[in-house]
Amino acid sequence: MSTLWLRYPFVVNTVNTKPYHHGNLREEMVRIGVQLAAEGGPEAVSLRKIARRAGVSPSAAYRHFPGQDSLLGAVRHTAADALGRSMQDAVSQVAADAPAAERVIAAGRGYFEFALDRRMLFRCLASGFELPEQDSQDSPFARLLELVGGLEREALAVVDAAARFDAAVALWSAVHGISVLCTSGALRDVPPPRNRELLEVTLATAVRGLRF
Amino acid sequence: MSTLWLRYPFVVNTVNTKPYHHGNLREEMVRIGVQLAAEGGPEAVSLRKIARRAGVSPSAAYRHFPGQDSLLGAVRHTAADALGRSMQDAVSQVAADAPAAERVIAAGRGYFEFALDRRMLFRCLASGFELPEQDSQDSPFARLLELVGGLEREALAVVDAAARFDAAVALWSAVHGISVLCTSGALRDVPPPRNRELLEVTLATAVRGLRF
DNA sequence: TTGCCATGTGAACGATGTCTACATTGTGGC
DNA sequence: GCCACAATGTAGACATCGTTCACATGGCAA
Repeated sequence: MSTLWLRYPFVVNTVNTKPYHHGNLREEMVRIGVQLAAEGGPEAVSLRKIARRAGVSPSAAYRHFPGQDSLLGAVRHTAADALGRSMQDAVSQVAADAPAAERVIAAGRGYFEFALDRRMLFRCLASGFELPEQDSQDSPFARLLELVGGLEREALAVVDAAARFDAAVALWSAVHGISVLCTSGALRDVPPPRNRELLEVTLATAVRGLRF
Repeated sequence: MSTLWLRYPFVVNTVNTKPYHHGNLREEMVRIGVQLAAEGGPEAVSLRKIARRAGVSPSAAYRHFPGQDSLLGAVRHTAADALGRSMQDAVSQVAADAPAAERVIAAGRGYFEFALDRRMLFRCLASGFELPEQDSQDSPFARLLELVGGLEREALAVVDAAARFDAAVALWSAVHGISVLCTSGALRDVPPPRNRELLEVTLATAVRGLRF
């Protein structure tokens, strides 16, 4: 009981009168931005709407972001992390003794599943003009490069070491292309067993094409 | 001389006092929209700006388009036509007796060159959520399907007839993917002999991957 | 306690998409 | 030739948006 009495002023402060300072507004705005992006795509990420939902004035955003582009950039960054996680999850479910090609294909599936599962967020990501993403070691592309390296070692495909980057780009292009086409492109209405078939054909073609 | 005198009132009517009715405003607005898109990408296609440049009030646009989305759609349609022309030009420059694979690769090059050459317009195209494009016979994809058919006939690749569509999708994905990556994606800063190398690797990989 | 610095507010500006009521023009039926 | 009607364009308003600037508030360190 006494603890309840002691907590009373705190309750008043958070429920009836909100504090002047939010606490960590930046993270909150990014969180809401991701939510808006997931609902309505990149054009739904409005600075004013985010501020409104965060219970804050529009100009408060400018204490944390130079402008809306920066906010959208932060949202994209978060989305990119989620994409990477989706890829890694898919890869990590492949048996350790499976051939390396299986891992590459699993990464592609993870990419595609993320795109289909969270179309709007993926559209937001794909519409990005700036993707610094120079986390090098942790970026999805770096991971893909590593997987291609696995292909080399197993000689499932003969890939010249200097051309590893090129091979990764070819794979990335195919996966990104089919993902865009099936989420916001000409194939976006293809229903779901068929779109997975198209993914599989595209993946198989790309991987097979790495052999000389 | 007399003809000059006869034309005089007409000159006055077009220069000093503009006519109340534009003539064919719709086409003009689409033309200006394409121009704006080519300069600043899809977000630069503003209904009001187009109306201003056309010398017309903003609400006039609503006599020809239900809304801005429709206007942007018309702009995209025009851009898509240009893309198709770029592909066809590239294909038609291949010698008639060249192997069919050459034609497929040429189509991919035409696609890519359009994307690089008119980045903003291509971004506008790629950001499109709706692409009806059910012109069937004339659409770029239909043409690609035909080219893949050529591949079958020459047995350069063994493609089951029922899987021709899938093969075309795989090719399309690779070409679209590398185009997006090199224009607005992670590879957009790769300078121009290198990005063509990446294109060639991607194209070769995709075509080679169609063999079983 | 005081004063500074980070953070948030309020009002304003110009721009945008869209709507409604009204103005102008070309055209087909008498 | 005239006139009503449909097509087309205008003016003004509204809500929303991104952005800025002067000011308010609060935590924290000297």
